[in-house]
Parts: sequence; structure tokens; C-alpha cells
Amino acid sequence: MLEVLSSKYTVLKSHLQEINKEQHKGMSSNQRGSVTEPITDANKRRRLEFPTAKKPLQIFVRTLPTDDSLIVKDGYQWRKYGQKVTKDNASPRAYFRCSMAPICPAKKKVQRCLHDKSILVATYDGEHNHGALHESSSSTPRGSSVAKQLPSMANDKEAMDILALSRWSQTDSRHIEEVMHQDNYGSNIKVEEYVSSLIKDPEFTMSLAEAVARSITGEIKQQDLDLNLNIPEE
DNA sequence: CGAGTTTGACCGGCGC
DNA sequence: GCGCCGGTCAAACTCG
Repeated sequence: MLEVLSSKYTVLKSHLQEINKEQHKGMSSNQRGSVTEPITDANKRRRLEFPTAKKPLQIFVRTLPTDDSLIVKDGYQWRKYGQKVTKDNASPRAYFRCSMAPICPAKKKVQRCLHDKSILVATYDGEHNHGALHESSSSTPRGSSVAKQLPSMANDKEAMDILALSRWSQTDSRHIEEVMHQDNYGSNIKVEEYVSSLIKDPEFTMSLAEAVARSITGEIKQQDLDLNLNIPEE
């Protein structure tokens, strides 16, 4: 797995360098990832007891086609408190609260992607007010205790694939849906554009590296990432 | 019996 | 004011 990861990283890195060279030659359009949302929007929420200053974090997770659960393994333990079918998406949206701390304000919504039902879109609201992530916990099904969970995502037979991990805005999530919905002809160009924009985002790079590292060892800390990962800035 | 899920009811913001 | 809609509540239920 390490070898595969390493080789893919090398390919991606070289591809990134090529793209950066081309882009440095001339254009500064499409500043993706710089979309600013009014903070007041989040603070308006009636029952929001703890203000959330940052825009929501969105994670896209690929699941097995046969897997119809709305479980996103992200290292935290979540308790489901509601489910709704929304107007814009026939798939039900599940609402989760963090259950690792008694008054943790963190919440998340999980819903299947409109265009690809094998992809789960998890939207996070609020920040955890407790430090340690639990390596193996998740939005666990009923009756499953933490001790029953597998020691790391790498061993998880549900074989979920983190597609991307970044602080995407609503605009970005719509964009990726548009990209996914393209037919094969010409879609590669759009995908490359989008990948290049993601790679240029340092938050995305760090988040992705962290997620991959955690999936392998479950033990790598942020400081280790800062020290060991040499992320190209050009 | 406790912890977690399900699901219909309820609440409040928002647009018309 | 009214209706729609997303988010939340809470009683009933399930499971270990």
C-alpha cells in the first residue's frame, strides 16, 4: 500500500509541476477555493448555541455500491439525531452530533451525491471542543462499541475511498458534481482543471496527507506531518 | 437496561 | 399571512 501510495504521489507531483509551469506562463482566472461565504449565514441558525466562524467542511467519500448506509468514518464518534429527504436530492440526509464529549458542538450532515449514489457527501458544522480523535470510531451502527471497531481505516472491509478532503465551499461541491456528470468526451480536461486547483490549495494538500497518513498508521500526528511531508509550494 | 436509531411532529426562517 | 423547507426534537423502538 505504501508503494502504491508513493508511486501515485510521484505521478501526481510531476503532473502538478507540469500544470503549474503552464499556468505560470499566463493566466490568473478562475480563482477557485477563494469563495467567501457570509459568516452571518451560519450564525443565523436558530439552535446554534456555539457560533461557527468557519465555512463548512465537506468531505466526499466513495462507498461500495451495495453499501446503502450513511456512515462516514472520520475518526469521531457520532450520534444520529435525525433524517430528512430534501427537495434537491431524493437520497435522505442524515444528521449527526458528536457523542465523544457531552457538550461538543460539532455536527455533520451526510447525504449521497445527487449524480453518483456511491459517493457520500459529509458536511461538517462546528468544531470539536475535545482534543483527541478516536482512531477507530465513526458514525457507528447501533450496538457497535468503539472496542469492536477495526484499528484503522486501512483494514476496514467497507473499503471506502476518500476522494477529496478540503474546505470546499458550496460552489466547489456543485462544481465537482458538474465534473462528475460530464460525459467521457472532454471530461478529462475538466477533471484535470479541478485536480490542479485542489492541489494548489495548501489546506487540501495537508488534509489529504493527514487522512492518508491516518488511514495507514492511525497514529501519525499533525506535527509529524509538518516535519516529514515535503509539500511543493510552487 | 442502556445506548443508539427511527420517524413523525414541530419550529422558525424565508420567499411570495 | 401563508406555505414551503431544512433542521431539530422526542417518543417509540431495536439491539446487545
